[in-house]
Amino acid sequence: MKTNQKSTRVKDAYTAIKVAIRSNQIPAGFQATEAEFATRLGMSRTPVREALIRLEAEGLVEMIQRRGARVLPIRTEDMREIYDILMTLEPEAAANLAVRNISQAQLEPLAQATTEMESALAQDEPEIWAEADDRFHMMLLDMSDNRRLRNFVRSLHDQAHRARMITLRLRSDLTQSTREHREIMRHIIDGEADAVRALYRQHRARSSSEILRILDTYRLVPL
Amino acid sequence: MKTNQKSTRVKDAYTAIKVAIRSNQIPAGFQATEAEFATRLGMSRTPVREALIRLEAEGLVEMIQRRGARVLPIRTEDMREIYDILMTLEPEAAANLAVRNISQAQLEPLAQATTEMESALAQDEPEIWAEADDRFHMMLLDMSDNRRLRNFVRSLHDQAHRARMITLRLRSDLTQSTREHREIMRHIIDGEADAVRALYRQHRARSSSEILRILDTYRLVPL
DNA sequence: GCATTTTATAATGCATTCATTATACATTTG
DNA sequence: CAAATGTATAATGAATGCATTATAAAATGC
Repeated sequence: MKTNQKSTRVKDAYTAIKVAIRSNQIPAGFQATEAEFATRLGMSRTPVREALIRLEAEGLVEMIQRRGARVLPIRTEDMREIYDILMTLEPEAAANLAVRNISQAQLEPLAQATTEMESALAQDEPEIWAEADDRFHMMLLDMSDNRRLRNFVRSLHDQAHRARMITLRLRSDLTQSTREHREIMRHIIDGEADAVRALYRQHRARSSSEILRILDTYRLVPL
Repeated sequence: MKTNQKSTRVKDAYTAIKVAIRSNQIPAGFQATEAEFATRLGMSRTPVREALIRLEAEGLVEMIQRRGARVLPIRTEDMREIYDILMTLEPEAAANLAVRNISQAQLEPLAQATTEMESALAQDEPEIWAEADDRFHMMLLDMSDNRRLRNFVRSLHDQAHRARMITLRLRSDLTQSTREHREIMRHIIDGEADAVRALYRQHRARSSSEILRILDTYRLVPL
């Protein structure tokens, strides 16, 4: 219990708003004054303001001159930006793992996540699949010893999250995507860095183009 | 004059502190309470606090529980992190330019910067060289149409800036580095994406290992 | 002397207050 | 009626005040 979690209003506000955005409880495009956010959260403007500043730095919110804060929508263009970066960074991070001689045991949490993805697919539970998928990528990233890389990629995932969830049930590549996780792990264990990089990149490229295609086709997530 | 620069205290504080950190007027490791920063800047704690929050998000400053804000030092480890990321992102961005069929004219500002680097070298003015070098990389990045990429790389450059300046006069690779800029530009114009990527990566790898070597050798920028 | 508790100090987290100013709306003018 | 001007309102930017609490210093007990 000594988790050192001295909850502060700023943190509460930050977390509450972030969760609400992720889950679409506060929809993209929603705009409100600082005072409104504050009232809603039952605190004064000050902590809310500071939380909003952080959320703005993370690209989830935009503060507009005299009209408060606006929950940023994710457009196709944004997703393209995000995936272009992920397609570069994540494969490289994974390839580095291959070089480091990772044991199968160390990858066990990843294998676990992948297993969950498989069973989620079997039971047609895409949300659970998505959660495990995210976990896979994040755990893999956490094994990288580059804190800046971790934080940045995490922030990109956060930004992309809503769009991913919206497109989830329209995707046809989930099975393929899951299978690739196994391949990537195998090549990491075998220390084949180039193969890991290529595979991971392909993995991201596929899901990226699938998601972008869906967004474009249905013109989803506009505002 | 309609530069739309409604200066606000938060912005003033942000800029002032950032500039002071970059230029080492406030040295790495310096720590002071919010109140001290506020006094020094001639304003109240509130705007300073908000500026510090932003600077913390950019990795230039760290806010510590009950002892104010501390200017983050850059350790060898940090530089390694930063350059590992740059070595991945920048070559990719440059390679994308090659694909886009850029004309020589469009690269003129880059050529200009490189010329300045050459003359700075001839006159043994490493600081001027460094400024032009930074400009080269930033302009190249600005040609990428990925705003998130731009901002992130810019923030990494900001973080690395002090360490770069400190090692500047000890580096022996400036001439080589400058020469590589010309090569990179040539390959961009020729549309040889792979060559651009490889060259740029090598370019970063070289300067990175040079800087890291110096930092390690002289144990610079410790605190 | 050394460890532990008490007290004092200082710094922050947050609420409140106030002045400034952007924006919308109403009014006037051509 | 359109454009311009004036005015009211609302929202923010910033200062201030205060309660809370971490840290250091002092005092106490062993």
